[in-house]
Amino acid sequence: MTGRRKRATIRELAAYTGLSASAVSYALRGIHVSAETVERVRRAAEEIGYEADPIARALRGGATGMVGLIVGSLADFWNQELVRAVMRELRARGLHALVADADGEPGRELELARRLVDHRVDGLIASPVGPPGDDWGAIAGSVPMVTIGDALAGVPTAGEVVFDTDSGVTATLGHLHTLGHRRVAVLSWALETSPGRRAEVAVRRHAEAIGMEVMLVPCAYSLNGSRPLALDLLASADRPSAVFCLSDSIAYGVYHACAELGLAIPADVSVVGFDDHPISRLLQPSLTSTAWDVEAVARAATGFLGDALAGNAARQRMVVVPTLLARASTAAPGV
Amino acid sequence: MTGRRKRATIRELAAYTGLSASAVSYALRGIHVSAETVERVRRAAEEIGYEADPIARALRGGATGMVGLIVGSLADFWNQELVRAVMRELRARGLHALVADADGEPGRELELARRLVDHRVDGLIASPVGPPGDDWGAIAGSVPMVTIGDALAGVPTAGEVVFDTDSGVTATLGHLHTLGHRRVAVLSWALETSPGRRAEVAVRRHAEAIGMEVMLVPCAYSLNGSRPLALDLLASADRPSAVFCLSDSIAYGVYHACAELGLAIPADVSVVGFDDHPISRLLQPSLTSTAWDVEAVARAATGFLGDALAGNAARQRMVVVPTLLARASTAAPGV
DNA sequence: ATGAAAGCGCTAACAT
DNA sequence: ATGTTAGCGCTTTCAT
Repeated sequence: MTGRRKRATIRELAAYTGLSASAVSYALRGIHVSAETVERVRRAAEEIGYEADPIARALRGGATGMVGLIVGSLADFWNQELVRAVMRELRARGLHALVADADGEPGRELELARRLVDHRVDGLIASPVGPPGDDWGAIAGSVPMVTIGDALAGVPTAGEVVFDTDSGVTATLGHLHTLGHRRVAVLSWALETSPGRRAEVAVRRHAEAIGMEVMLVPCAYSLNGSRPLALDLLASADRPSAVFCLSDSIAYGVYHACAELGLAIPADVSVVGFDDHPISRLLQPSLTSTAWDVEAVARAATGFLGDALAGNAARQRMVVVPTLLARASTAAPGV
Repeated sequence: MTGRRKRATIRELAAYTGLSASAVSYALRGIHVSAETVERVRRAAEEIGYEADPIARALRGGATGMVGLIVGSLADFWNQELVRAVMRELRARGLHALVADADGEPGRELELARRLVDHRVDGLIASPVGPPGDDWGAIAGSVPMVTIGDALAGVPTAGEVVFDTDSGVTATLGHLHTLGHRRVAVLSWALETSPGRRAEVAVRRHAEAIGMEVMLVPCAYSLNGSRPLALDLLASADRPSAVFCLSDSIAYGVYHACAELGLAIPADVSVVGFDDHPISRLLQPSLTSTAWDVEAVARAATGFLGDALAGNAARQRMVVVPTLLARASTAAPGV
């Protein structure tokens, strides 16, 4: 259809400089050649606008400069923020992001990961992933991989940014308990797809420990997914005194439902989120939530990957400790 | 570092089937060969798990299955939604998104576009772009490109999804005017980078037409960018009676500022957004804004690109008409 | 209908 | 220090 571009090739640069292609290749990477040649070739490349073709280089086995970024669901606002932050860090390192959204289907994550590897990404960053499976081992074995969130047990990743979910959950339930809540609904997007997830396990365990009755309710990721569910949940006569949403996006849907039902937050029902999103503090009432430092997470993840790409074999690990931001959406239950 | 994967190659498949590589290549694409061979090769491919290497194919000049997606700024929540929607549509077509965030720097957009072309994306989808420049012509000439938002005048794009910004702006200003507002501050993220943008031009023109005094204020994209600015703007004695934000994200920052200043919306100041975001209706008061159907936009853009990739040379164009959602953040100015 | 051979642009052995 | 050669995995002439 339209005319393909006519990029300068290494052979043209070779002809231009009077060298061979390989000499040029070496010169551009500053190996095997004299400093003088390096300089001369660099300048020549500049002149004719030569830049190595990433695809050809990739075919040969080299790096592409692309990093695969796998997200559990972009419908979740916090994940959107994470993608933004990670992409920003990647760009600072001269890398591109090949983003793949599993859209809530854990099964799709592996499939996407494989595709990304097929596309020769130099590395992989995977955030909220479904339950660990053997197949991740093969992936992580073929390309450096960094996880964000829950770690993939038994998988030889290059690094992991682990969320201390337990302490986040503990703090949240403790907060509600202190306020006097004894019956709490917990809305989780992972219940059906990844039942053994740390967060849900922690909820059950800690609730039992402090003598709190929790109802775990599976819930779609997004604002629109949680609204109808919350309508049901809160319309019933014996509604819980508090709702703990394992994602702020879910909490937004609950706000919506409360407004429709004429329920006041926190007078009639307390609402808590998770993974504090910038908007949460703007809501009325401002949403109590648990914050992870997204920028720090993104920086660590890309840093780990960068180190692995640079040949550093040491597995790195960072545990991110959350901050409970008790705001106006939680209070003692009404009588 | 870790062992590279050992994908089946076309030669292996050739050996396996007793055919030549070229015959296999043809068979897989169902050309030049007997139906029987096609079937046999397909089955064999299945058996040994062969799939064409996208990188090798790309080097040869074929398609990569990757689409470049250029966003003006991912700091903007609406853009995040757009990316999500577009990626979803792309995935439905079996395509991957190589996402590039210009992060508010229009100059970076072209640079990113070039890089994406270097990476052999099959096509390009570019949303909020800076001012049109000649260089876009070269890009759009080398790879099918679809724009979202303002069209790139004079650039041979494969398609454009054009926002009828004028009518959005007109409706918004009209709405404020009807309520009785005569002095309105307009917060725009494009003022410095792309002064001639349709939206800003429309604001000036229509404000003059209806006898409204507007102050155009340049403003960073995000919530955090607009807050300090709004603090200044609204603290002054002769503050405008309404603030029109050319992005909901900006409006969120204004909400924040109002809360800090103890200003009531809309009693003390009316606030309007643009590009309705799902959260806007949840705010208190709910934010008056102008909605574009994101899903429709994404569908059209990927559809246009898909058609172009399929060889359809006809340039396509869709004009998206906005809906003004008058909500609770706008009212008659107080006395 | 199928095979042989060339080549996309690059890099890494192996000369020299 | 530089040149020659041989591929990476695929598609496409050009033969047969």
